Amino acid sequence: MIEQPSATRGRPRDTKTHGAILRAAFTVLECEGYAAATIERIAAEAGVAKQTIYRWWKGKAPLFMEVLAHKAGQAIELPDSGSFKGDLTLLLTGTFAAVSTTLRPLMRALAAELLQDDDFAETVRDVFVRRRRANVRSLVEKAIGRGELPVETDPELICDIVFGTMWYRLMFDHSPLDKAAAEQLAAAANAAAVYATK
Amino acid sequence: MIEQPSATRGRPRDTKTHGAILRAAFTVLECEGYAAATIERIAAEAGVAKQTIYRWWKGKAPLFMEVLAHKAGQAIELPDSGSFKGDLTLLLTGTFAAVSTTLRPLMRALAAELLQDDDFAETVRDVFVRRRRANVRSLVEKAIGRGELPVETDPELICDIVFGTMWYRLMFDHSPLDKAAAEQLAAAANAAAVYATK
Amino acid sequence: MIEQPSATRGRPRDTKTHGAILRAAFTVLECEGYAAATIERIAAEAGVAKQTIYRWWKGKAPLFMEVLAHKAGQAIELPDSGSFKGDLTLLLTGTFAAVSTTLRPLMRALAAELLQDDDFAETVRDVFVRRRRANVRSLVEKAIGRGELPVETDPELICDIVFGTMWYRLMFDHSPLDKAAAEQLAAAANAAAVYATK
Amino acid sequence: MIEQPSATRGRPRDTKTHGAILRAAFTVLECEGYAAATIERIAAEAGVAKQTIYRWWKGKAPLFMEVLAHKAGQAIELPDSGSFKGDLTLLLTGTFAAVSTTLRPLMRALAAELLQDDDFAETVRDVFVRRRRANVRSLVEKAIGRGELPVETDPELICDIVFGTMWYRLMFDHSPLDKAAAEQLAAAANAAAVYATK
DNA sequence: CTTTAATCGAGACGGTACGTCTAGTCTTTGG
DNA sequence: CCAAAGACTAGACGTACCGTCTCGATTAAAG
Repeated sequence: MIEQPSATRGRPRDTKTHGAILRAAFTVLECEGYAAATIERIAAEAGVAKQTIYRWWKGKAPLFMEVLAHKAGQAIELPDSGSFKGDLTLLLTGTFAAVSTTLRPLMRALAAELLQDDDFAETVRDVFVRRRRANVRSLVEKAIGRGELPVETDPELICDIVFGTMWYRLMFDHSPLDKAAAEQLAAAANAAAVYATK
Repeated sequence: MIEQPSATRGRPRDTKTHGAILRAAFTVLECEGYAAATIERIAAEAGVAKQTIYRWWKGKAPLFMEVLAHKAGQAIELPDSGSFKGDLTLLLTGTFAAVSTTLRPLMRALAAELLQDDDFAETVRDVFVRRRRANVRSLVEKAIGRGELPVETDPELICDIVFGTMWYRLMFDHSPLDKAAAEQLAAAANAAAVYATK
Repeated sequence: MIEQPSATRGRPRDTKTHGAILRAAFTVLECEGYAAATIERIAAEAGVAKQTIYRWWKGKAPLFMEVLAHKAGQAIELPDSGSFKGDLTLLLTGTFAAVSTTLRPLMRALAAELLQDDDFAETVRDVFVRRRRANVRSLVEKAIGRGELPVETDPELICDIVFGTMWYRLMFDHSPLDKAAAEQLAAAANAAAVYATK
Repeated sequence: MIEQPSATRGRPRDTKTHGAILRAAFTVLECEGYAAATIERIAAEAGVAKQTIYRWWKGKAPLFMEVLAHKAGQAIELPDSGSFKGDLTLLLTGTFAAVSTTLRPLMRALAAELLQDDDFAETVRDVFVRRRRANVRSLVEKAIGRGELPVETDPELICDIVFGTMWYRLMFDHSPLDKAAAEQLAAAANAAAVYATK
């Protein structure tokens, strides 16, 4: 969203309109692809004036950011299985499930945007990189505390391995992001942490 | 390129023109970004008619594919240091060096396209995934032959770890793709192969 | 014009823009000729986006039709000198004066179009033939009423003689369309009506 | 045609090609209209290189001039029925027959061109106006010699009446150019000459 | 029997304009 | 003061022809 002007005066913002736009954006993206999801097309789908979209979002990309926030809304709760590999497997299984179904078109669309717009990339980095990595980092720290991983373990490397692979498969579609992938990756990350740290 | 019609009849193709277009495409991409690199802009930069571009390429994306082929022309020679980790480190160091400098804008541009066009994605997959992975696979096989890696080693996992991380950093720019990254990743991949295989 | 959608809602049509386009079209036609009067050139001259022209007119020809209507706007009032020859002379003198000065480039341009586009020809016929002929026909009828012309007088023949000659000279420019021409033609038409009717 | 360089040396002009171009031009004009009769289309139809057309004609208009000359080839022989009205009727009947059938698309196409190109108009005037008028003028002179028409008869007026009407109907198609039209026009022209001369 | 000069086909080329499209902005009416 | 409708500017899209050009392959007459 752009602004939050005077809350009391004049006609209040139509909450239905706001939701309709988010829903329309997602529908068009799913059914007709990102290229077809023009502001005009979304406005038509939502039964809303173009200007109403431009009033609240700077463009296509920020709009879809909010759609994503809406869809991926609920915070992921960190698992606690007792082992690092188990925790990571559970975290990845959940993440991959969402990312390879509902969120897939959204993630790909936003990735396409951030590759072309550095300002947008900066915004997205927070959500797509820092926030996700924080989850993994806390798993790593917990495992270090338990003495399961060496204290020198670099959580960044673990993150690169698991999320790098996730994005790689999301982009090129050469292999699925299923439960088996989550398990294999968790095992690999664990091995890397234990044996490859200097 | 689209076609290669009659070789002898008619005015021969102007090779200078062809090169000028590739060069102009790269220049505009570097200096003004992918969004600004319209066919019209490239044609102007190359001092060439738009139609001449459309005659030989279907659009922006295939044109930049050829630019990439041109820039990344020479085949990467596989290193032979005696150890898997050493080989992989050398391979990644070279690859990362190219990918994080000259090829960077090209790779990002082509990634943005493939995320939006499934037909194009299919074409690109060959170059960006299959071909690159083949290099890693042969390193793995050599190491298995030497008894350095277990016979069950999954080369696909190794590929996902190293190239996943490469694309991840290429996209989000959160960490550099330097020599240290190559070494760290090689170590991690080695550990995963040795210790994480069932 | 193409359409006249909802009259009330939305931003109303900008009358300045509309007028500027008509004026620009006429200016370019006068100064640079019909061939140079491309939609793009007219849009530039009017300081208007191409799309604004395409929104309201189907193309060059309908646009110039409206320019003509604008220029030749005021209805020609039928003269009443007492004699058929006198009336016809007055009508032709006025018509020829307009047609050989201001309207000349317009008439020639529209003639060129109608010769190449049958649909457009049909539209134009109403304005250029039926409407003009109606004026002459009423003069003929009045003269028949006065007993000045025989009842069998064919008004179509009179029309062909006077307007045929007008267009002929407008096209080939071999003789002027001046007062003398009007008088001579009126006399000829009168003689033909009186003496050549079966 | 443009030029006739050195007659003897080099490969002689291919007469089949020349004919094929004229035939193709006429065919495309008849079947697809003047707008579709581009040089490129005609060249394709004739199975000829574009350059071969540009070598011999300056453009579309001069090419179609030669097509007309080819079609309207044989000189019209002046009739001699004994009376001016009879002669004129015969002349017009023949002229109208040709002009409203085979020559119709050609005449319309050339008229469209001359309205847009003053240089071309000058060339055409000779063929379309002066030459045709000469025929009528000699009929008038013969009639004056016979004492059938007054010595002051203005042949130009007669020409304007008959050819003006002819072009007028050719352009707007509001009435046919048949035998009846020839007779009616001849009568009108005769009456105008006899009774309307000063 | 080779040279020389011109024609012809094919088609690449730099251009211009086409008519369509989308992005954003602006300007009304109406709730 | 917001929302809807829609007119507007700006400019890229891909297409069609323009007229010019550069080829190799013919085709004669001249040497």
